[in-house]
Amino acid sequence: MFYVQVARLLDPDGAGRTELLIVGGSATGRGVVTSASYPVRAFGVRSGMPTGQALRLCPDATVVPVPRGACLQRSRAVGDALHRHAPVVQAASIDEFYLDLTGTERLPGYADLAAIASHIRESLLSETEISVSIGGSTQRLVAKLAANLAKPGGVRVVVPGQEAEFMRQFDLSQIPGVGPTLASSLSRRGLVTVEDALGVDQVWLERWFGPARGAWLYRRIRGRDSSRVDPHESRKSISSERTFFTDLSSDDDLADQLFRLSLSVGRSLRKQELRARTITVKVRDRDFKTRSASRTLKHPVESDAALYHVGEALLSDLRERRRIPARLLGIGVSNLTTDPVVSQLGLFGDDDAVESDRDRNVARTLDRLRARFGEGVVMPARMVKERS
DNA sequence: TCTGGGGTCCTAGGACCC
DNA sequence: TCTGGGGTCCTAGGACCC
Repeated sequence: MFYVQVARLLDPDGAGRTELLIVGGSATGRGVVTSASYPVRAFGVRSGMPTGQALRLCPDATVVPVPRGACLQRSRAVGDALHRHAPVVQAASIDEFYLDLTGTERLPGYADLAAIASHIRESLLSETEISVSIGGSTQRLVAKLAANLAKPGGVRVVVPGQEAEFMRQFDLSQIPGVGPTLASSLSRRGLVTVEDALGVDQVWLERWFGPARGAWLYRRIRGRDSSRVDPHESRKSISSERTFFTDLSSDDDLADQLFRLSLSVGRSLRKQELRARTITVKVRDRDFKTRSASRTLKHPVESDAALYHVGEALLSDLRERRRIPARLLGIGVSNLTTDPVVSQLGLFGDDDAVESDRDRNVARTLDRLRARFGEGVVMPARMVKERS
């Protein structure tokens, strides 16, 4: 409900007044539902559903685009507020946070977990205007499922020792990490509920689903989750992709789009003071087949020029293998590092010296100009040409 | 019905090294 | 003449999450 809440706060007289609200759809006309209000969900509308289908199920609904910037801002506000209530906070996504309250038991007023949760809920509502649901447990997995039961806008705490018992009420498909594929593979073996699976030996689960997955599932259905709340998790990848209003068939048009996307990835890379060694280009063909190509460089890069240069070669590879209209193009970077820049100028025989000092300087200068004078003030040559 | 955009994690196979 | 065993890194694809 997070996106719905933010859309309503932004437009109290429009989106704020309609009971039947869908957020998503996007201007491309090819969108899906990101979030829908509860009355809309009663019609069978779910997130991820194509907007067209959602509107057939619920013709009276209003569709508004995702207010991305406002959502990020509001998410940060929620995170900041949470830091005032808990020592360890981890943002798991734009609308999901884990708090580790270990060590607070003996603080005055911190003895009763459900009371703390209710207090946090009320504070958040008044400080950020966002209504949240909170689940509490000794295990992350159980806390998350408890939060799901508390929706919309409530609190649910599973007392220590009751984790395994709590799990018995769920279907396997409700367990985070069990998606459609694993769920149907489980049901083919007659396993639909947690109760069903509790009767199966670990050996069999491992034989059926592989050693890692089997052991993982064996623990999950018993409410055991060894993962910790880690506030310092570092970013692993950055990407930008776009689905076109109509499919693109011309290599030139695709190259233009790749350039645009490279700028966006480059900017967030530099904003986070990171550099990347691996560059990946992704294409989704007209028939929805998704293909990717990647290249790992010896030295990390950060400039738009380097991203585009490598990306263009990867895109050519992909297009040579299969040249049919593309509905989506994306570029991403991974293998991120904060290591200081080492100038590669003068390195002989270095086949992937794809970035020069000049490339870095140009990118940094453009960043500064935009920060100072606004978004539209400078535009790289490729886009200028595109306009004429 | 016609499928978004941002991510994380896992796996299998191959190249390469000692 | 017929081919080890351990390891790391890279690539492509896919499942899954919000």
